Formats: sequence, structure tokens, C-alpha cells
Amino acid sequence: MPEHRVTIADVARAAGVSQTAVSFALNGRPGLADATRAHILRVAEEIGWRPNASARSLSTRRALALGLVFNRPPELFGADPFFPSFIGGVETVLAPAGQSLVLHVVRDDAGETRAYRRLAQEGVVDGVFVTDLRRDDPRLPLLEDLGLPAVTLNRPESASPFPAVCLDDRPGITAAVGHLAGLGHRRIAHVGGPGAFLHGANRRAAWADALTAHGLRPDLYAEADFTAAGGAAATAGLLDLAERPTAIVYANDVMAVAGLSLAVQRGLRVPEDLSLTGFDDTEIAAHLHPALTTVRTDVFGWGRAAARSLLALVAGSTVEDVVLPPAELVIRQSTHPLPAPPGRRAGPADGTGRPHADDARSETP
Amino acid sequence: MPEHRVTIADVARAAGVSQTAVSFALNGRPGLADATRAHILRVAEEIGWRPNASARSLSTRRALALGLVFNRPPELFGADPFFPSFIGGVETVLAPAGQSLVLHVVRDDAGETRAYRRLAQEGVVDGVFVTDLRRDDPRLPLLEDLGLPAVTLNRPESASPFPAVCLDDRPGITAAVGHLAGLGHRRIAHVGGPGAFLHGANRRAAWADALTAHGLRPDLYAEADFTAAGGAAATAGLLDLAERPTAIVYANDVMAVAGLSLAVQRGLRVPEDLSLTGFDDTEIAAHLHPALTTVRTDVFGWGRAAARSLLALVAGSTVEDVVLPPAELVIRQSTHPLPAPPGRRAGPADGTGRPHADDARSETP
DNA sequence: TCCGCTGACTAAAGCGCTTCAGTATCCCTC
DNA sequence: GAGGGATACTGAAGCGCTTTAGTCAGCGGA
Repeated sequence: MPEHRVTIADVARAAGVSQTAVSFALNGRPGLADATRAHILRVAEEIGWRPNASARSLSTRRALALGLVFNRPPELFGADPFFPSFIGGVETVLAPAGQSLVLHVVRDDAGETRAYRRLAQEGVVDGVFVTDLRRDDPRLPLLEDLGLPAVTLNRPESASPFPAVCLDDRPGITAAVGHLAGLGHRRIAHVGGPGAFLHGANRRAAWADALTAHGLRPDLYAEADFTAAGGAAATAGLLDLAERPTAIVYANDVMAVAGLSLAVQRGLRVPEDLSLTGFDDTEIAAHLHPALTTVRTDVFGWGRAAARSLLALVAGSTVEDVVLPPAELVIRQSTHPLPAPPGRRAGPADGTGRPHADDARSETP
Repeated sequence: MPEHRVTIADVARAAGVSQTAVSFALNGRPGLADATRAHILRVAEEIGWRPNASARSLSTRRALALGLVFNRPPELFGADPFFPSFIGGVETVLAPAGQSLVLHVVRDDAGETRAYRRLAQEGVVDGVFVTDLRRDDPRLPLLEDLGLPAVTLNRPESASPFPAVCLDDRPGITAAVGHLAGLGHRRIAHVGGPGAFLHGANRRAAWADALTAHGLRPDLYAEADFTAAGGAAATAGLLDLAERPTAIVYANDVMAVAGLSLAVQRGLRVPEDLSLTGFDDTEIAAHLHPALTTVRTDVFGWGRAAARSLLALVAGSTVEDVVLPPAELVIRQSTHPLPAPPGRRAGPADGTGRPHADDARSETP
């Protein structure tokens, strides 16, 4: 058991060659006889040599690490299925490439700026993933200024110098609205995420466009914040309307679950009285009662693709935008045909009525 | 705008002193006149010097980073509230300390071993957090062998050379059982996590002990895997019993939600016919219908404490175990007194009946 | 007057790796 | 049989920082 770290010099000595030769052998550079190369590798293996990350970084001026900065209020953190799945996908390509993922969690924009500055200026990472794009995202000029390579998740509105990895949310929302409209719904509301986030805004726009395309007015909108509390409050607002929606399209599953619970608590039957759709297809969605119709995106694959792009970018390749298969609708039991209007206008079915006794509730899932 | 990176040599030149003086000034070492020190710092600031992480690491033989390896099946990832909260807490102490968090996500034990080896042998991190302790955890001997400092979350069963940061789950479970017993329940089941995990085993043991303390037999146990699917299946098994439980204590919220949904789907009223408790106090718990009685742990604080301990440990201090306030019960609406037994024995209230018409369902939360 | 000491500062080595600029050898060509 | 390339390899500088082993001036004491 060697006392000190085994270095390249040790390998060189043991193999009877120069450090350069060892370095070449270990990095698969040309210019060595095959026999020499094999011998060096064997010796390195034998005496237990392992690369030293900081030394290599110092020499190559590459951190051999990529960064991810999450700027979200802490309470949004636990509930969000995006973050872990994305990281899982990223890791599947980083690990084999011998790269590390450096994570920073910040709670405000100032902390975010500080984090990016540090990562860039201290050379902690070679590039970063930019998730949760916002309108006029301040990070893009910042990163450009810092000269830090980046890939964005989806394309920002304004011109961006960074390659994007795109997964279009909108077809999922469009399909959800189409599905509901096909079931006869005309009062289809949307509970959205913060409009400052591009995906919040996109989902809302997709909902509005789809309604318009079906000849409906996109006027039943409530903005929330992706939290259960926010989803519940927004839902309450919509259900309090004189003419409440008969269907609600949520921008994520958490809000949909909160909305579902609230509706049931108010005595509405879901889906008979109110149809709901979520977004994310979290694992619990399929196990709710009723099982949640929702929109699925391949977040894991998104992470994988983003990591591949960023790795290529920091390696100096020119990287094209990548477009992944769009979000798709998963139909379960939380959506239901609108009952044929038996004088629907004045019916007591809106608002806060008590439960309508049993009924079908059907669905053997 | 300097073309190359601003180094300590640049600062030395600009300030008219040696590199050593600059290094001493920047690191607050004694042996410099106050005026010189101030001057150097001013110059460094002016010309925009920033430390280079790899150079510093190479010199100090410290990575200035801590590691976290998550070994979980991907599907467990999105649903688990632990991971993001914990990281959030860790970051609150790492960021001010100028340290980074290196994250690895692996899907099996082989990948896990590989990850730890790399982190240790390549000097990527100075220490690691060990979460999700298992029985006879293979990571402890591995880390000891690698000489990698670590802190464990909770104390392992066997002797461990690493300091622990402890947050006791059990009082939460004990309180949940006590609460249910106080409501008259005698058939209190438990849906646990994988027994291979220490926290799974601990929660089960706490449940069993509490039942015994109340003079009840801990025989209604179903092991699951913390997923919604697993929770639903385990619940189905319990509800299929000839004498089904009247209350179920779940080892996490996700399984509790799945169990709740399954029970409702089977026509049981929750909490009138079946009381449920969760674990984690995820944000959605308070917004379910009925709102979920659950157990809260300060995971964020756990991360903070663990980070502090690990930082002290890698700095060479001797670190004592830290004991945090234990988990506590949060009583909401999913638990309900057991109706006075009207010949409870043969009642038709068990199993798969259809809904019992409306009823109270009460609760204005 | 000289010694020894302290406080303030510096020169240079070293961390482990990459890489530039060679050198030596061999082989082929005309 | 000298010139010209490949091919195979080496020496040493350098990445940006820390740290050891100094140097040097100034000063108090004998």
C-alpha cells in the first residue's frame, strides 16, 4: 500500500519511460509503439495509478465538471418531479464521460448570479445547464458575458448564443384541450404556472390557442405557482365563478391533485361534474382516484440530451439545436364527457353543492 | 479587459510585492503589515482577481467540494421529497463556505461503488454524505478503506468510524400510533418501506413497538417500496384481509396518497371507515381531501447540520454526533375516531363494498 | 560595537498533470 | 551514401496556487 498518491512519475519510473510517454499512453494519444503503450497501461494498473482531478484540470484548464444552478423557492423543491429526473438523465452521460455534476441551489436571483459568477470565474465548471427559462432571462447575457458555455432547455424568446435542447410542452396541452373539447366541454379553464417562466407562459399560450382553435374563448385562466397551495387557491377561484368551468387543465400534477381534492371537498364529483388534467405524469398520477389524465414528458431523456449537447459544446464542437419528441397526453379517468345539457344553464350543478349521492363512479382501472 | 486569467502573479506585479505576500494577504495569514495587506487586497479587487479552484485544489490537496451519491431506482426519484430538501439545506452552508456539491446519481450498487471510488481516488471531493443507510451497509467499509471522510445520516447499526447526524423518525410513528389508538383504533396496520433501508426498518419497529405498548399485536404489516404503485398494492393486500385494518400508518406520503385513493375507489370513506397517516409532510399533504395526517421531519435542517459536520470533519476537527429534534406528528383530517362498536365484528363495512351513499364527509379545513 | 532577535517580506520549489520542442533512430529514396 | 521523413520517445516548462526556507532591515541589550 503506497503511502503517497501514485503519480504519473511513479508510473514512468516503474515502466522505465518518460512522463510524457505515460501521459500519452493514458490519454490514448498517437506516437507510441503499441507494445510500449500496453506496457505502460499494465504498469499503471498494477501500481494502482488514478488520475488526479485537480492536476488534470489545472493543466488542461478544464474543470471536467458541468454545473446546474437551481433557483427556486424551497417549497417548490420537494414537489417538483423535474429536477431529480433531469439530473438522473444528465448523470447517465456524465458518469461514463468521467465528468462531475456540480449543483447549486439558490433561493433568489442575487444568489443565482453569485453562483454563476463563481462557477465561471473560479473555473469550477466548464459549462452549465440553463433550466426554467424566464422571459428576458438575465442569465443569458450574464453567461455570455462570463464566457461560460451553456445549453438552454428550450429556446428562449430572444436570440440566444447558446444551443438549445427542446422538448415542446405545447402539443400535450393542445391534446388535453382537444380531448376535453371532444368530450363536449366548452368551459375549459387553465391553472397556469408563473407567467415569468417560459414554460408557464407556453402552456398557457398553448391552452389559449387550442381553445381559440375550437372556437372557444380562453377566458377562464388563473395563474398559480406550481405549488399545491397555489393550485388549490386558483381552483377555488375558478369554482367560485358564476359560471364555473366544467374542465380544468393544470400546468402540473401537483396543482391538479390539489385542485382535485378541493373539488371533491366541495362536493363535486370528479370526473362527472368536473374534468381535470395534469402535467408531468408523476408516479402518483396513475394511482389517484380517479387516475389523473395528464401530460407526459421524457424529462430523463431531456437530461440525457442536454448533457450530450453541453459536453460536445465544451469540447469545442459546434452544436445544433436538438428537438426531442414533444409532450404527449396520457388519458386516464379524470376526464369525462360533459353530460348532454338538460337545461344546463340554470342547473344547481355549479358551486358548492353537497355530494350527489353515489352514481356510477365506474372505472375499473 | 484582460485577455488571460488574472493570476496571483498579476496581482503581485501590480501591487509591487511577491506572490507569497499576495497569497498571505488573500488567505488572511499573519506576517504582513496591515497597510501592505490592505493594499494588496485593494489591488486584487481592482484588477479583478478570482481564485482558481483547480490550482488551489492542487496545492492544498483539497477538492473544496463535498459529494453526494444517490443510489435509487429512477422511479423513486421524482416522488421523493427528501433529496431536494436535503440538498437545499446542504447548500445553505456550502455556498458561504465556498465549497461545491458534487452529485452522482446511480442506479445500482456497482455504480455506487464506482462513484465513491472515483470521488475518493481522483480527489474530486473531500468527503461525502451517506444517506439512506442500509443494514450492513457496504459503503461504510468501502469509505473507510478509501479513507474518505463521511458523515452518516443517523447512526448505523454496527459500529461506524464516521460521525452521525441523527434525526429520529420513530417518535413520529409512535405518536401516529398513539393518536390512532387514542381514537379507539385497534387494528392499526403499517405499510413500510423496504426493510433493507434502515429508515424503513426503524419506522416498522417503531410501529410495532408502539402497538405492543398499547397492548396490540403488530401483525398487520405490508412491506412496500415507497412508490405509489407499491403503496397501492400493499394497501390492497391489507384491505383484502378478512378483518381489514381500521387505520393504516404509512412510511411515506406518496404511499399514503396511493392508499387513500385506493380506499376511496373501493368505496371506503376516509377517514370515517379508514384512518390514514403519512410520513414526510410533503406540500400536497395539507391540500388533499381529506388533508393528510402525517409526520414532519426537518429535512432541510438535516442537510444543514450534516453539511456543517462534514465541513468540520474534512477540516480536521473531531466531530461529535449531532442529534436533531425528532420527527413530529401533524394531525389533520385523515384520522378519525373509530365509531363505537355496534357489533363491529360482523359488520359489512369491510372490503370492497360500493360507496355508502353520501353522509357527512364534513371537515371545513 | 556587535550580537541576536523579531517583524516584514521574498525566492523558489512543489502539487500532478499536459504539452512544446526537441533528439535519436530507422528506413526509404535518388 | 547523403538527404529527408516518419516514428518513437524524452526533457523541461508551465498551469496558478501554497508553503518552506530563507533574506534583510531595524532595534534593543550587553
